[in-house]
Amino acid sequence: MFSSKPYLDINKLVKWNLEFDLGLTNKSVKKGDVFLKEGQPCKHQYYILKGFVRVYYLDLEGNQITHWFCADDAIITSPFSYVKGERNILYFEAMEDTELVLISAPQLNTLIQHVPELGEGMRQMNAEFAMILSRRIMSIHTQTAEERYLNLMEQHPLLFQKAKLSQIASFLGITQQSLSRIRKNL
Amino acid sequence: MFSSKPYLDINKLVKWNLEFDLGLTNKSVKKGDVFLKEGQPCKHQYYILKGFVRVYYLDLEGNQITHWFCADDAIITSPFSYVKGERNILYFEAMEDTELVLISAPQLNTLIQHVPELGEGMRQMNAEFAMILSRRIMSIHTQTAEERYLNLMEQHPLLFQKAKLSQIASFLGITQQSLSRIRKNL
DNA sequence: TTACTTTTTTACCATAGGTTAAATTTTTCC
DNA sequence: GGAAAAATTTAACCTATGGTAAAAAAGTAA
Repeated sequence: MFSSKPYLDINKLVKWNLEFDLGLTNKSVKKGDVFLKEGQPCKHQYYILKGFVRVYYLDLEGNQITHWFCADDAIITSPFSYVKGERNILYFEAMEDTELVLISAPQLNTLIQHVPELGEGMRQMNAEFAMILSRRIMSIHTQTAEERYLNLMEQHPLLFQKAKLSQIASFLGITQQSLSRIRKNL
Repeated sequence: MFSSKPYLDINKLVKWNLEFDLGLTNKSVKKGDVFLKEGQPCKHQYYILKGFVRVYYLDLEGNQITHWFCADDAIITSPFSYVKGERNILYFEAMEDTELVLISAPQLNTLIQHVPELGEGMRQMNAEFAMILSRRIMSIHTQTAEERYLNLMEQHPLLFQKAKLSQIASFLGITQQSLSRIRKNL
């Protein structure tokens, strides 16, 4: 769905971590683990070395609504909490065994002081992220659920091996029954 | 809808423009003017000194779909074009006489070299923008059109004096007839 | 005021997607 | 393998929103 590779090379990050004594921490999570929950402040950006993560939140009835999926080389955070210090409402769930590198805001700032051009990269990365979300709003406003489903199938076929259809349905903004009906009608 | 004030103080920007000889340009546009069109590369970020701007795009049938509204102290750009160099699909329309300050990517980079802490601010600004878009996707997935309309009324009452209902309807993701029906049922 | 244009509302029918509930298939685990 | 649990599909019915077209209202200009 999103890769940070054009903006932050993980090999360089590991090198910088030693060179500038950033103190980055690694974290391994098992399939099924929810490593960030609603109400827990999100103090880090999580670089996914390897694995697959689903970000979701709960609606008023308590249903899980998938907000996005993230694979290798993506960076995820809960912007509400990480950037603005607001109460975190997102859950981060490992859909398979996942290796993470945690980067705190102070660590990122330190790194950018040493490597100023990375600041530009991270700025662009955030801008690209906004762009992806813009596209998604546009697709909601101009495409039917069936079209969005077919696009997703085409662009992220692996997703359908890793995520439940109910999780994909809520990502598409429909119920699992509707998704099932769409699939039936090919 | 969005203010850049917490991240970029316009008075400081004007001062820096002189101090570092950035060569920022101003632009005045009249009510009704479309100052960026589909296909025109977006080379700048536009700081809205004063005014009101609607950003829209065309769907396959040629209908205008409002993507967002921007008022004083917002910064807008077409990220597809500005960040990634892709073909621009957005139209920027002044809904009233509007004063803009144009900032190119090279100018912004120069400025950040002189004022490194601004880089962090711009990064946060882009992150907040992504956050706002996230919230909008969430509202589409968890609220009815009526709820989204009432929220908009409550949070941006002035919008209803400046924009046509048809423009607000497409922003909400519904037809103007649906919006009219929602208003009728209070 | 009148004429003209644009915007908004209304009405009618069509349809995508939601709701509920049950049946079926797949997965998990003993 | 077989029982239990979880995931998915199916079905019948319902509702919000879309599409079309026309009427009404509001805005604009002579």
